[in-house]
Parts: sequence; C-alpha cells; structure tokens
Amino acid sequence: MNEKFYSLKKEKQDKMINGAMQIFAKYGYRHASTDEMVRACGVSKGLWFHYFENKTGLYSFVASYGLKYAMLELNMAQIKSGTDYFELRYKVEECKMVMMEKYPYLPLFLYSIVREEDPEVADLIKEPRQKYAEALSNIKMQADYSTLMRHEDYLLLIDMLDYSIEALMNDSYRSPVFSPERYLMEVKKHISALQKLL
Amino acid sequence: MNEKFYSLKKEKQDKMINGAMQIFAKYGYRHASTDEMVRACGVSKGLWFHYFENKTGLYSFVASYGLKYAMLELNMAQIKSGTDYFELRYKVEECKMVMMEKYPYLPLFLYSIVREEDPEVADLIKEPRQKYAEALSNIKMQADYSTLMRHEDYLLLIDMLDYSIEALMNDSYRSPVFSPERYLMEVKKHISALQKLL
Amino acid sequence: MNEKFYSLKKEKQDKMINGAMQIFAKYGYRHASTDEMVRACGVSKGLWFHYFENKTGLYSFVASYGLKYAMLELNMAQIKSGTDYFELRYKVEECKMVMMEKYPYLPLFLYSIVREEDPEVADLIKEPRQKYAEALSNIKMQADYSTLMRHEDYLLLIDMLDYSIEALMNDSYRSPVFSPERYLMEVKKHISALQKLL
Amino acid sequence: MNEKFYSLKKEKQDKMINGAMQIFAKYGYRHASTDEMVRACGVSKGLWFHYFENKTGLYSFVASYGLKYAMLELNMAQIKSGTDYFELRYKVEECKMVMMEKYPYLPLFLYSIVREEDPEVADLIKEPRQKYAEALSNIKMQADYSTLMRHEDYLLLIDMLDYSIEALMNDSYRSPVFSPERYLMEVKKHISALQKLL
DNA sequence: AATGAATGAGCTTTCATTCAT
DNA sequence: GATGAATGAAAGCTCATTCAT
Repeated sequence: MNEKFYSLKKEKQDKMINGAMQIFAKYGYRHASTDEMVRACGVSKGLWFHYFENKTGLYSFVASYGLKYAMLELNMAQIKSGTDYFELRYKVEECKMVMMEKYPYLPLFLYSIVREEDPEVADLIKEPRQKYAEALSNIKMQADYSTLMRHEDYLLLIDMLDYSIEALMNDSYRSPVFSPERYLMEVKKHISALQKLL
Repeated sequence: MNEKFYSLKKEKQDKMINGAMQIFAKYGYRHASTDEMVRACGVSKGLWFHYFENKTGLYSFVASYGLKYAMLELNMAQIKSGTDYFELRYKVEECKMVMMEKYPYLPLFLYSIVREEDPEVADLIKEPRQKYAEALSNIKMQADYSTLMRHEDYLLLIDMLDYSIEALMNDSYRSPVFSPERYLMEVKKHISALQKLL
Repeated sequence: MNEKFYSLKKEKQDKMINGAMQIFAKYGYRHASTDEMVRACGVSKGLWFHYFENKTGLYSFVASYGLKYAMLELNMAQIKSGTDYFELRYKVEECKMVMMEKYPYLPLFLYSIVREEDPEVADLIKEPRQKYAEALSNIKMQADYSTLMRHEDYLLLIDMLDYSIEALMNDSYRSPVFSPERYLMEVKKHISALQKLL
Repeated sequence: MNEKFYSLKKEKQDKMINGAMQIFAKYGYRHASTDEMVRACGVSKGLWFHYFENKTGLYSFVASYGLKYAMLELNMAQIKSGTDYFELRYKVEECKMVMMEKYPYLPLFLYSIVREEDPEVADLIKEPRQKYAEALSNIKMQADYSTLMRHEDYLLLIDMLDYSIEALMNDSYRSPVFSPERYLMEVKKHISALQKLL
C-alpha cells in the first residue's frame, strides 16, 4: 500500500475503510466488488488503486487495520486479570459494540476474516489474524476459570459458547437494523444459561 | 432442468452431482465456477448446460437433490421416538457420515445451502430448504427431553450444541483428509460435556 | 455430402430437405440452427451430419437441390417461346406455387439464396445460383417484348417488376398462413398496372 | 443505456455509433458480433457494455438514434409542399447521401432496421421505427401527385419505385466502394423511366 | 490528489460438430 | 442407419485494474 494514505484527512480514511469493511464483511474477499465499494462510500475507483496496489493489497490492509483496531479496543477496555470468565467474555462483546461507533461492520468483518480461505489472501493476513487470536486468548487466559474448571470438559464448553456468540452476531447483522442492545441481551442469556449449569 | 438427466447412467449422474456439490459447498453459489466443476469431475462444460438451463438452475437442482437425499437418509436411520436427545443428536451426525459414502461433500453442502444468501438463488431453494429444516426439527421433536428440561434454558443449550457441531464439521473438511471417525469422536465429546453438566 | 442420402426413402429425404429449407429460408445460413431443424422435422441431429459433412455442406446441398428443382419445374411448365412478357412473368410465379406442394418454403428459400452473402457459403452456391439465374433469364429472353420495347427504358421497368414481386412474396410468407391465391392476385394486379402504362 | 455516453467526445460517440451501425447493418441484430464491432472501430469490448447494458440495449439505442438522425436530416432538407412526386422522391435519396457524411452505413442500416424481425429487439424499436415510417409518409403526402394520379394504379407504381430504390442501394453497398454519385444516377434513371410512362 | 473512461482476461452460455451405442 | 449424449471453440458479458485528464 501507499503510505500517503495516512496523510489523507482521518475522516476520508475512515470513509474508505468503512466502505471496504462493509463490502468485504458482507461478501467475502472474492465476491466483494470495487463498484460496490465506490457506491458504498462515494470515493472514486481510481483512488482505491492509487493507495492500494490491488484488491489483494486493499484486503490485506483493511483486514490488518481492523484486527489491530480491535486489539487496541480490547486493550483499552482494561479487562482486569482475575475477572470471572463469563463476565470477561461478556466484556469482550461489549468491547466490540464500542468498535461499531467508528467502524460499524468491524465486528462482522472480524469473523469474516477468520473464515476467509481464499488462497489469494489467506497467507497475507495469516500474521495479524494470528496475533489477534493470540490477543484474544491472552485476555481469556487472564480470566478466573475457577467456576468453570470444576468441570473436566470446560474447554469444550468455552468453545461452544464462542460459536454461539458468533452465530448470534451473524443473526443480528442480518436483521434490518443491528441493535447492539438486543444483541448483548442475547449474549448475556446464553452466558447465563451456561453459568447456571455449573 | 432437462428431465433426460435422469436417464444418464446413475454413475455419471452422481459424478456430476458430486462435482457440483463440491464446488458449490466450498465456494458458494456465486464464486463457484463452471471450469472448476469441469476439472473436478471431468464432465465437459457444454454438458452442464445441456442438462441445466444455467448456473442458477444447476444450483437449484443440486441443492434440492441434496436436501431431499439428506431427508431420505434421515428417515432411513429410523430414529425411534423417545430416544434421549443427546443420543438422537449423535445419530443425526452418524447419518450424515452415511451420506458421505455417495456424496462426500453433502454434509458441508447442507450447511452451505442454509447459509446461501445470493438473491439469484435464495428464493429458488427456499422451499426445500424449509422442508429440510422442518424434517430435522420433526426428528428432534421426537426426542426425549426429560434430562434436558430439568434446566430452564434448555433451548439455548440445544442451540449451542448445534453451532458447535457445525463448527466441528467445518474444521474437519478443512483438514487434508476428512476423517469421519475423528469427527464423530469430537461430536461425541462435546455432547458428553453438555450431558455431564445436567 | 454422403451419396447414401439418396438411398433413403424419398419421403424421409424430403422431410429433411423441407426441414432445412424452412430454417435456412427463415433465418439465413448463419442464424439457422441445427436444433431448430431437428425440431422442425423430427430427424436426429446426428443424422444430418451423417449425410452432410457440416452445416456448410448441408446448405450447399439444399440450396443446389432447391435451385435445380426450381429449374426443373420451370422447364416442366413449358412456357412457350413468344409468350407475351407479362403473361410469362406471371406463369413463372404460378410455377413457384406448384413447387410449394412438395417444398413449401422453396420459393422463399430461392430469394434467400440469392440474398445470402455469408462468406462461408457464398462461393459454394455461386455456380447453381448463377445457373438458376441464367435459366430464369433464358426463359425471360424467349418472351415477346414487343409491347415493352416500345419504351426505351424497358429494362429498368422489368427490374422494377421483379423487385415488387419479390417483396409481395416476402409479405405473403410473413402472414400467418400463406395463401397462394391471394399472392397470385397481387402479382397480377402489379403486372396489370405496368401493362396499362404501355 | 448509460446517459454518460453523451458526455464522451462527439468524435468517439460517432466512432462507436458507426462501428455498431456498420456491423448491425451488414449482418442484422443476431449475427452482429461484439468482436467485429471492436475490430471495426477500435473501441474495447468492455466499453460497449459500460455504456449499453447488453447487445439488445445497444441495438435499441443505435437504431433509435439512426432513425431520429434520419428524420432530422429529412426535415432539414426542407422539401417544399407541392413538389412533384418524382422530384421529391429523388430529394429523399439525396438526403440519405447527406447522412452518409457522418454515418456512412446509416442508409443501409435504415432498411435493415425495417427488415429486422428478431423477437428480442422487434418490440424495442417498434415506436421509433413507426415514427420514421410516418415521417417519411408525411413528406410523401405533401407531394404533388397530379401527374401520377392520371393513372388509376398509381399506388402500385409508387410501391414498385420504392422497392427498386431499395434494391439499387443494396447493390451499391455491395460494390467495393459505395459511390453516391453513381447511386443517385441510377435512382434518377429509374425515376425517369417511370415518369416517361405517364 | 482525484476521477471515471478504458481495457482485456475470465466467466457464463450457445452451438456446430463428434462419437459411443 | 439412427440416436442424442458429449465436446470445445466462440459468443455475450463482468470486473479488477490502468491511465489520461
């Protein structure tokens, strides 16, 4: 990518980033089209390629940017070491809702990045994708698993919770208007359900 | 579609169906390409369009076919009314492994169909998709929920199990060789984990 | 072409010839499609290519055949030398109506052949096309032009009559049912109009 | 079609229009190929579809455009009411020669449009085609038919003249180089021939 | 810096032609 | 002899990418 992108007004940078995120998040790398990004954020086709060599480069940039921004927000949330796991897990989702203020499609995009398997970009995002995964798992490792660990299969239970949360988020984006409140409520309900079991 | 397709040798029919299923399952309707199907099953480009009006018609056929075949297999499994829910859920997955003998990508394709949102085909598969969902839910309704229902949030727990199973299947297909045994083992482990909690 | 075509039952030969004539006459060489011929006369695709190397060869055969048949009919009409030109011209059209009994689309096809300019077949039919033109012009040369020749520009007038007759025929084929009677009536009217002028 | 086509340099617009006219006029809607247009005017394939949704849309545009341009030129010729019919008819042909300066294939294309029967475009050009026919017939209705009307079948004679003129034009385009002068000379000769008869 | 016209490789679809039965 | 399934070159069309302005 062209470093001059950063000397654009922050406002325009974000307009472009959001346009790309929206289309990439919705359709994945391959089916995302330049024209749709142009329509989504009103920045001319030529400019995309002025700053980003090609679609691959654009994806690689926006994905890295999104992953880094997400990690930043996670750090800023200052989730304390020793927080109860379920509380922590909920806070992570709260954190994603905060990201939406600047980048509405970022939470969806994050899942899309993890799912992305197109060989043209899979390698390019491997590193930031892994770092993000590590950051997430670091946060989770700081949690107090005492309640959970009473159960021998607690790792499996954690996985199940994660998959459920992802599914709930996808459902939320599919509805005409994403309601962060309703989403967080659903997440809370599922977390509680598990908690009660233990 | 052209009804003459059914007068082809069953072997060839299945070769074509498998070719289409594989590519559609892996890449979704839009990104699936005719050329890849040609490569995948060695049947020429022209022949696809001899039997199926267009890509849309092909998808609609293979999706309906796959869904119907899956329902057939589910019926043949003769899952008895009153089976314990967790046992039943496992049997459903066993059933999918049986499908794989004829149509290796069908279990993956089934999930992909449910996810498919391309407006060009969404309507065409609405009906069989719904029927399959109903068939599945009918089977599940016959289960003995007594153990589960001790817990007030058992519906949420069921959802969580379903999402986990889907994720495990996706992981399995991503590995170089799909091992049904390992997959079923993983499923069993997750099911047991939940069971033990109750 | 394969000479064995002639050992087919005359009935089947004509069925194929009519099928080809119809489609070639309606759509011209290039836009005529094999499938339409199959539909038009119920003879399988493979058979066409069994007897005629390719579409070019088929066109070349059917065109030559049609032109020859037309010449034969013109000869059989025994138009006497010395017939008044206008009467003779009318008789030529009557003759075409006779052709229609066996080959309904032949009169239209004859005009289509003359118009055909596709480089792939133009050369192949050059000779029979020319012979047919000569045959026609020979017949016309035997006419009694005494009435006509009173006018110095009689050659131009003859051309004008010919173009009108062609146009009337095209109109006739465009109507849902070709009515030979109505057509011949129209031709007679136009001929008379010219006659009266002289 | 995309309205932005009109903001292209007039020169380029005409280059494209001429490319399309040439190929459509020569081969008709169906047999006209995009590649030939590309070759004919050096404008890339993609651009045609950037401005015109599809081949149908392109035909519809170029046909309408051509018909309108022809009507414009006919109006500019200021053919006076009361002109002798034969003189008027000649002036109409002179007018077509003027069109050729900008659009060399337009006169041929006009006849081709009238002949076009492909169901995919027949309806789309119905209206402008009819308007053009009306415009032409309006001009002709202003003519002084006194000489002609001495003959009871004058309507038939007019038809015959029209068909002859069309045929002469087709012949002219078939020759290696279209010579407007020779063409107009031929038209004049045929007109005179008829005139002398009356 | 910014635009969007312009390009051509690649995708879906058609159709003359071949070939196993 | 007869069929129609099968093929692949070419047609119509899309879309990432380039380039003149």
